[in-house]
Amino acid sequence: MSEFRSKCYKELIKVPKGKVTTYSELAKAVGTKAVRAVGTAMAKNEKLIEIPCHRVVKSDGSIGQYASGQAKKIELLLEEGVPVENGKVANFKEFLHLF
DNA sequence: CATCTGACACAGA
DNA sequence: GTCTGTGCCAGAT
Repeated sequence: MSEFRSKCYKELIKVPKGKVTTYSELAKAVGTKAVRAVGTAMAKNEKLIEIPCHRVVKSDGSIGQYASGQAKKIELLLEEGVPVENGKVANFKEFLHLF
């Protein structure tokens, strides 16, 4: 577990249920410009339960990828009250959580 | 709309 | 210790 990853997770768990954030915002929150590095950290995530990576979407509201499958990610989001249409979060900016 | 480039952590050689 | 390829991407072209 590296510092970097810990930060990513720490920031991520600040996102309340029913809201989402973007890889960009998350990257800024942890102090890096490499949103891809954040993605990598998430991909290596082992605590799929503790770390709600499904609350992280791309900058345009697209769902992006997910370790357990995009479909699963969408399900979880809907489950938390985040509307998803055609693989994208509807009005995602209204559900976007800024740090 | 399809690509390319940028930025960076991390695992494997 | 360095090099290379890869990754739940963004922004520009």
